[in-house]
Amino acid sequence: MPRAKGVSPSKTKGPLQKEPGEASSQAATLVVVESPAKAKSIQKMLGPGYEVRASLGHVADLPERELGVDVEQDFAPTYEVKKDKKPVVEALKRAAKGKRLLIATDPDREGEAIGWHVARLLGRDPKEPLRVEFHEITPKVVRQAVERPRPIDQNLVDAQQARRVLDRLVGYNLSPLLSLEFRKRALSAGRVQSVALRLLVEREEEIEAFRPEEYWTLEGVFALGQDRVLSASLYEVEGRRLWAGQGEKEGRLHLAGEAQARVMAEEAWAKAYRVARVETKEWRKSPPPPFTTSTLQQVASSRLGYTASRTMRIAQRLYEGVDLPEGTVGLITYMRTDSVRVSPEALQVAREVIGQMFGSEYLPEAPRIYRNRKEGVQDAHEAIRPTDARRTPESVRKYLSEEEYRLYDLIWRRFVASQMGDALYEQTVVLLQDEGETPRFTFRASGSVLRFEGYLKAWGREATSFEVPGENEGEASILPEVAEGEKAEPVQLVPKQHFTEPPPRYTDATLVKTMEELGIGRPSTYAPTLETLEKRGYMLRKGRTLLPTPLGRQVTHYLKERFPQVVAYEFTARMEDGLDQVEEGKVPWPKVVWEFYEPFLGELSRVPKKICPQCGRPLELKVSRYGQFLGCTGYPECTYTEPLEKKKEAEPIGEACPKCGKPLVRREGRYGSFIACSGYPECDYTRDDGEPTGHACPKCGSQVLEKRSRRGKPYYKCENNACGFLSFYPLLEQSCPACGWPLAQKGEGACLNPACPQHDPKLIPAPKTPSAGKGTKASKGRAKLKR
DNA sequence: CAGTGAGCGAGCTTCCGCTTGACTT
Repeated sequence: MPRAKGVSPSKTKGPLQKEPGEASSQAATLVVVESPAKAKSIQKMLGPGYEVRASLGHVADLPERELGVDVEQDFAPTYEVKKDKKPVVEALKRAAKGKRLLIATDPDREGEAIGWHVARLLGRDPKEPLRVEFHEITPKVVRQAVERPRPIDQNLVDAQQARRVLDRLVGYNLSPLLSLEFRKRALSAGRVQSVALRLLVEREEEIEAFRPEEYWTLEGVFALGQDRVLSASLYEVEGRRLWAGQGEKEGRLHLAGEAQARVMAEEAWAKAYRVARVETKEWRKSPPPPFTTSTLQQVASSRLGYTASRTMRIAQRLYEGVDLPEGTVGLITYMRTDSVRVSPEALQVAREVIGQMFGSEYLPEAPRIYRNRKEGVQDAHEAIRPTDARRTPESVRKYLSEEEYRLYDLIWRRFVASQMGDALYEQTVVLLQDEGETPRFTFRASGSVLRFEGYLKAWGREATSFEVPGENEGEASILPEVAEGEKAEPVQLVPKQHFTEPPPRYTDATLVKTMEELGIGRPSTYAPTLETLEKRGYMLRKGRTLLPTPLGRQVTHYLKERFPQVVAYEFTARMEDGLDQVEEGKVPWPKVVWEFYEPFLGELSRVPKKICPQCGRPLELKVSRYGQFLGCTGYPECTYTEPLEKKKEAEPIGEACPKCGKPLVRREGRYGSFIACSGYPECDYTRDDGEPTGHACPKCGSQVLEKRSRRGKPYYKCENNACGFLSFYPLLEQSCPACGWPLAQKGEGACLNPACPQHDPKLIPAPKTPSAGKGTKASKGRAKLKR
């Protein structure tokens, strides 16, 4: 282990960021940025005249426990310091005392708002020139930027407020409504998560509604002269192209059944053919741009099988720093970005590395410049790339875990490839036609050859999904030399059956991609949104694919029916248009919120109320210290309540409680069903539920039951809870010849008696290792939370 | 492996977006 020398920012304890030998006393200016790693590098660039500190993201927000928006007063928000940021704000206040303040939060909408809150909380006037923007973290750019402060851009802040308030209004009104409607605690809905869920649900329904359709193709092999053969498939019949897809298509030939395909094959077989056309063309493929958060998550999902969350966890470690011999080094740039921009210095390094590692033929004449053409890109950070491309994945491999290495390798390759030359393919298409006056059948063969690897040398071929311009998937086949006009004789003609396939389920990769295309979510929220859907019970993972649960489907149907505008795919795009207007100062922000809130209110008002059976007033969702429940809005005049989640009726098993004589019932508990006394809580008798085996317990003589673990594995347990006898294998009729204990069904029969020489320790669970705090209320609660 | 449950109840669960952190018996 490396000895802790200089402490890296990531390793500092607590948010106070007390660093030894801090130059705070001499510094005349406090500079506030968002991330601690950034604070550290900027501190170095600005020197002791400045003290640079991190806000750690947003420091103030709407209160968590209440709406915090006064709808009547132009949606006036109430802000408070975020709970976990109180020490941060206190530290900033102390540090700012007697100093000039510069706000250098990220140059985007959220950054402007963070800066506004910081200035406000530190008692500074946002109209003073205290805002600076770092568009690049280089000494020159940073030093120039601090010379040109401007006031906070209130329009940008207002756009953020509109966004924030609208999300709050939608989320906090809809979520309790869902809990009430579905009688289930802690359900949620929101502008982003509900649309993401809708995507999953609608895709699943598409898959369910899908009926595979049969279609046929004709696969031929043709002999040319000199032992050359050519594989070609039927392409066109009398000018009608073959159709390989769902349903019929205008002007296309659909071979729907075997009979039809065979007739076609026989007719085609009878003809003589010649090569009608040979077309060769060059095809270039340019490298993909360097990674953004979204594309990194996509490729890590499809190439490495990582979830979006896992990718971000690993990327965070690479960003914060890895212990190398030369010290702690951040290996990659910031991992939450929607920009493909690359600093000129990094471009230069990439070109050096390419020239040295691959040769100058892989280097385009000019660096490739990537721009974000998409709307809404905020461009506060660069693309995700290695901080220094000279550090090859191999050179740092031994300092990284396997997953860190694999992700760094991916980022490095993608970045280096993005500055390399095009891949060059040569594609050849051969058309064969019968020799009739007007040819009836056309067969087609296509092949492609990679003439120059270009960027593929770094990025690899398999995952680039190269598409041949044409109908079929890319064939990498090599065709023989063929000349136009030469004869071709069919030597084999086989009809082949196919079925159309349903659209694929979403994975982390494809869902994140679609979310980005729809503009829902941001780099910092893609992964957390997926986790939320899972946590709420709306979505499950099955391998790499994502599928909605029945609850997720019900919730989506409900929202589509009652709140179509909220779950409309264009909702976010329309909101962004409104925010643009605010940013340009054309519209006051409450007006934009109102445009969305008014129709939302209408939808809200059309939801039928649940009515109190005692007084007829509406019921609403309430919360006590025991959790959520339904209560009458007439409280305290009417005190009617109902538990939120419906309970199953306890089923009597027709037996009296041995302790108190009341009927016994079967109940569902956290760990499965069990038998309990109906007189609970006065009588706490319980017994295990399970199939009686007829065996007497070797320890106490009670009945042995067959039970099933949550994973469905059977095990055998004494009915008497106090006894505790347990076996993983069924008991046999025979007793142990050595000691007389029962045998369990494992191999020839193993003895259950731990003292017997024929005993097999695998029969019973390993003795539990004593661990601190086990069995206490606190530890149970924690264990449950973690799961 | 031990333990689950019922009913109480009138407050503390929910949104999106920005950042990193994580107690002690």
